[in-house]
Amino acid sequence: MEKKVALKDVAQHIGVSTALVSYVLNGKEKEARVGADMVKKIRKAAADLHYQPNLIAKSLKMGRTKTIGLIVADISNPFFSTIARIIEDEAKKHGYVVIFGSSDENAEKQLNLIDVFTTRLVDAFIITPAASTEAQIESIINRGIPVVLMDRFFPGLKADCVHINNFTAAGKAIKQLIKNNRRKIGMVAYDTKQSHMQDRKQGYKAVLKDNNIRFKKEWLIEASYKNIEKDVASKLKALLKPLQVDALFFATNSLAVAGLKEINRLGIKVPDDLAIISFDESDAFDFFYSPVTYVSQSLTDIGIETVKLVLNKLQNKTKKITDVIVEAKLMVRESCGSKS
Amino acid sequence: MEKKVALKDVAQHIGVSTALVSYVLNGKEKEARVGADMVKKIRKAAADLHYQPNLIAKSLKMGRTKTIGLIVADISNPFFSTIARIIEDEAKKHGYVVIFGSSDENAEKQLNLIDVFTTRLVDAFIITPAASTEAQIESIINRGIPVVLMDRFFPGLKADCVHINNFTAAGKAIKQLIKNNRRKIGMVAYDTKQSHMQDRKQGYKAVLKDNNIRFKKEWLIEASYKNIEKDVASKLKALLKPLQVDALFFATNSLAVAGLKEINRLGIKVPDDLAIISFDESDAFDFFYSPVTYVSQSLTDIGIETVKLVLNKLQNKTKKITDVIVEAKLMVRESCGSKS
DNA sequence: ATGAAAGCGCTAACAC
DNA sequence: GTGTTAGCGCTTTCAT
Repeated sequence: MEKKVALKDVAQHIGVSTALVSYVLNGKEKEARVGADMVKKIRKAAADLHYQPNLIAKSLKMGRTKTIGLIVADISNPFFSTIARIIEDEAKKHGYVVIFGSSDENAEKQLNLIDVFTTRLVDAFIITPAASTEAQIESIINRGIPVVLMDRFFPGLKADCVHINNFTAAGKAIKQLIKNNRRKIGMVAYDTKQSHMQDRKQGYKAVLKDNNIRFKKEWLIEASYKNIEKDVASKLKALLKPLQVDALFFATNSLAVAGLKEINRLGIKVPDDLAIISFDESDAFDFFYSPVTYVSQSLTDIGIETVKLVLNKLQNKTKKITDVIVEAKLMVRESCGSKS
Repeated sequence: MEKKVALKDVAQHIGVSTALVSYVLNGKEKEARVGADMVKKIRKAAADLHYQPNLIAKSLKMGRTKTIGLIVADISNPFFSTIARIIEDEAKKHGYVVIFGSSDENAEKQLNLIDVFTTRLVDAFIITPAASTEAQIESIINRGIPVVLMDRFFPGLKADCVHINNFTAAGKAIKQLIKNNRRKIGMVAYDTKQSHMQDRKQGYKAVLKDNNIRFKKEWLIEASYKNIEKDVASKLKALLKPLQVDALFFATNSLAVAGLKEINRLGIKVPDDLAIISFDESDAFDFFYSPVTYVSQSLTDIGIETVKLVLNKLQNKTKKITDVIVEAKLMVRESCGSKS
């Protein structure tokens, strides 16, 4: 268990000042006009002694940690873990490391994570904010810490964000169902005020209206984020037994997975009795007997754009608030009743 | 954008020394015999000024960061992200934060992550090591940094680890298939030297032998981690067209997902033509027309036990190497050909 | 072209 | 009980 070797040690090793070593090891030999032979000597000494810089000390001195704090609803959800992976890769390219936390869509947990991460001086935040947490986001901004919202945002809050147009995307799904001659179209959503969910609901209702379909409030099922399985199952059963709709639009893949299980249990035939479209992908969709049609948002794009935005802020390239809209497309497969 | 308030600011605010403030804010007022009224005054001042400690400074001083470095093969894989979530929660309970990185089962990437994390002075590592990286793990140990291996380990390397008994678990699966009158049993695995994979293969072969079934090397398909889909599809096709086995054991859920897609493409009927068992869960398994039997390892237990081990090391409760074996059980469903 | 030294914010040993 | 201060490892200004 060898003792850690510090910058001072390599300086002493060759009898020079720490300043020189610092310059060289940070590639600033030009600015500091360090002699060419000196540079070599220092490089060699550092290698010989297996010098590894102490980034904590550097962070303290520099006032930045090269760390991004990522707060998602739940890292174990493939939607978020897939994005996390993209973010990790993009961040790494620029020397950043990611610390993560899961809020469970809970404002209190989210606040706690923000505090913990702030305390550790993350340079920036990437957050999929829980409902009604604009004040938290605002406070981050006020402290001068860059923050980018992902997937959701707060109307009226001046914050950078990247997301799809959920209103339009949901609309595409509903249009497809109508095209396939479905008119009694139900929707399964979360009971949250979050923008992405509201927009999806509005998109759904708007397209119904455009097609002179009178929305019935029983058609809209709103499940609680905690206890998805149970909630979806029971409420869906009420809507499907007896069958009061001929199509169902799921606002997320988790809702769809829970819903499809109940649909199987009830023995309802997709798409003949009930057409199905979901938001987002899932391995499960490929294996459902009637491959599930879904709204595909490119998680890669979301991740890449998010990090790009963060880095722009970090490098002070821009002060202005940016709202990046990523494309979403409908992947039409059997479950929506299209003859393929 | 208010300026950060430091401990010194709090001290000055009420005209006391930083030492006092430090003691009180760290709950050491007893040891330091700080006056009761003083304690209150300091607490109030800290609150009034919205003091938030700078953990980077604290880390530098203390030589520990309260950070755990988590290195998995791929955080976007539900297997790892589920464990990550457990680790996050357990770590948080003890004031630890997790930084993560994905190695893609690649030794070089893993080494890079270890270096980056070391440089940031993580207090401990949790790693699902890539193949042939025992030297890397050893070097962590030699530097005196606690490390716990998850899911895999290195025979002969003295390192803490938590995992299931892969030999036995795989055996259970094969026994079940044999019980269901299958004797031409194939296996789809990764072509890696990693212990978990080797043990699963050995378990498979051992049970065949116990049952006087002569193992044929065409039965064992070994796919590359990169390009799973293609590799599994093509090699599986060779084995299944014409059908040379009556059962198939997949060594991981990713392999199974890829494999089942090919099985569907080939129009092979599960379980009648081909019985199936996989390792680990997947949403997809519930929706395959013949619900997939799988070996279930409790990711919760793995996560909890791992963090427990890490904390033990961190608190120096023990010096000795511990090998935690977590239970695995076979979830029997239709795909393995059992009449249910 | 190189060195000395201040100081980032905090803890804790020591002095009073 | 409370204050003073060294020092964690690093960067960078300012001398020389």
